[in-house]
Amino acid sequence: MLIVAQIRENKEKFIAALAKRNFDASAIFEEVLQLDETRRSTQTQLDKVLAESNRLSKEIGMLFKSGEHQKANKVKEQTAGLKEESKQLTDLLQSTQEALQERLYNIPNIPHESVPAGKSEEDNECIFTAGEVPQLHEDKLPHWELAKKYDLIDFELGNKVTGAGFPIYKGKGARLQRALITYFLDKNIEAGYTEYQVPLVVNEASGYGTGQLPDKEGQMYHVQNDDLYLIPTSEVPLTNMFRGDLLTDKDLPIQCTAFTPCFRREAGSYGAHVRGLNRLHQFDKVELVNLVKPSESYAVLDQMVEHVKGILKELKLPYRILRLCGGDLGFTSALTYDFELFSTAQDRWLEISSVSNFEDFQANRLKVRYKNSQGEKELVHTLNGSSLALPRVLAGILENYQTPEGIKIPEVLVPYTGFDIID
RNA sequence: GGAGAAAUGGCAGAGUGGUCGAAUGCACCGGUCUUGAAAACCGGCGAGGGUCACACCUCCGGGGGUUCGAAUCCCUCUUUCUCCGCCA
Repeated sequence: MLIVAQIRENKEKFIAALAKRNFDASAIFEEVLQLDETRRSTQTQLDKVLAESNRLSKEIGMLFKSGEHQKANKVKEQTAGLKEESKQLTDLLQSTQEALQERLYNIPNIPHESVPAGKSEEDNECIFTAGEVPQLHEDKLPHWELAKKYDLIDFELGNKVTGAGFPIYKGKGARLQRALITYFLDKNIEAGYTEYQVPLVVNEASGYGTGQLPDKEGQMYHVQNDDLYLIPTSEVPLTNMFRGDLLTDKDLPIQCTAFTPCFRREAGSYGAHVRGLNRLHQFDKVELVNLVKPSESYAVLDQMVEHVKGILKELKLPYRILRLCGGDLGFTSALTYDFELFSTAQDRWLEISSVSNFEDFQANRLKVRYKNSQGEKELVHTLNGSSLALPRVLAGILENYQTPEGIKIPEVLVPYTGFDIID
């Protein structure tokens, strides 16, 4: 959520920046500024009425105490009008605040200056490529065929138990997945992150806090009986742990990691791009969340990118890094780097990690602040990234490590899997 | 699931209708003293809105109500604790 005072001061600059997202902010900014003006003037009027009625109340109290009941009752009569007035002003204030909030909730974050303009993923900017694309044998298969051939993942069984998009992993498929989870968590802990286990359902306030609500309402599974939402990513519970907190500069940076399943309705997805593990309703992910001082957030973003690079290097997978263009940038993000793994058998790139700096956009919604060394209160910056999303990494390993003899296991994972080939 | 009790500042804990944003202690910050530290003493010390700065307003788990006036009374929700029941 943007800060109103900043919209007021940087209106033209922000409009230009949001244009990179193809978001025309000029009208909504006018509404916001107008509503804020109304809000403040209403507040001032209300304060005056309340001050007067507080003053009279005290007077009445003193008159009663000194036994001057008649005088007191006379003063009482004066309060009736004030009461009515304060009620009207309170109602106006509340409706103004709600309208303002509603506008603010629907304005996306200001993209960082390095974000390229663009409409879709076509316009993302590739900034780094690494790893060798392996030369596979003639009969190479996509991962869904491999999963069937070696009995690693049963999609039909998932359809039977739940529905499309809920695969069942079995045998070495399940063990490889579990190995990856543990390996990722270990790498994150090694880098200084603290591991958490968090709830998989969250309340509405948490959904608003990290920005899934109201922007992505239809993407989350909603448990209506209890008004709870299945998490689309552990970013939601991890970041919301700090909702409303006033931290000290000694508490920062806060570095959290968690493994959780993620649930996404993926309404509107279809076709070949959702085949196999490419897009699921339930998938596993290990996530990183950072809360840092504003001055450090871009350095931390770079560290997170380096961290993910380190993991992919150890797994010896071919990948590239994209700087997302304005049109592809998430609602809450100021700058996002996507990691994409090259799927040799499918001959396409698969997104496996997304690392973002939200600056103070989430922190302002969540009201996560800290007292800096001068004792001033400031919003923190929040960042998160996947390290990593499981299914597509699994798909990439299956496809890139396939040989006529079977699927080799990346060396670094063998201590975790306990086997070095799937055959 | 049933019965009862409770929710106050970072923590502990007073306050049961009027000048209470709230005693006191601990913690924390600054100062005096000390070679330095501790102790002792002095001072400061919740959050939000608003203002150039004050003033002023709001907040005692959340929401609603009674009243001229609510931390205090009423309703409701949530959470915690104790006892009983059930249970991986």
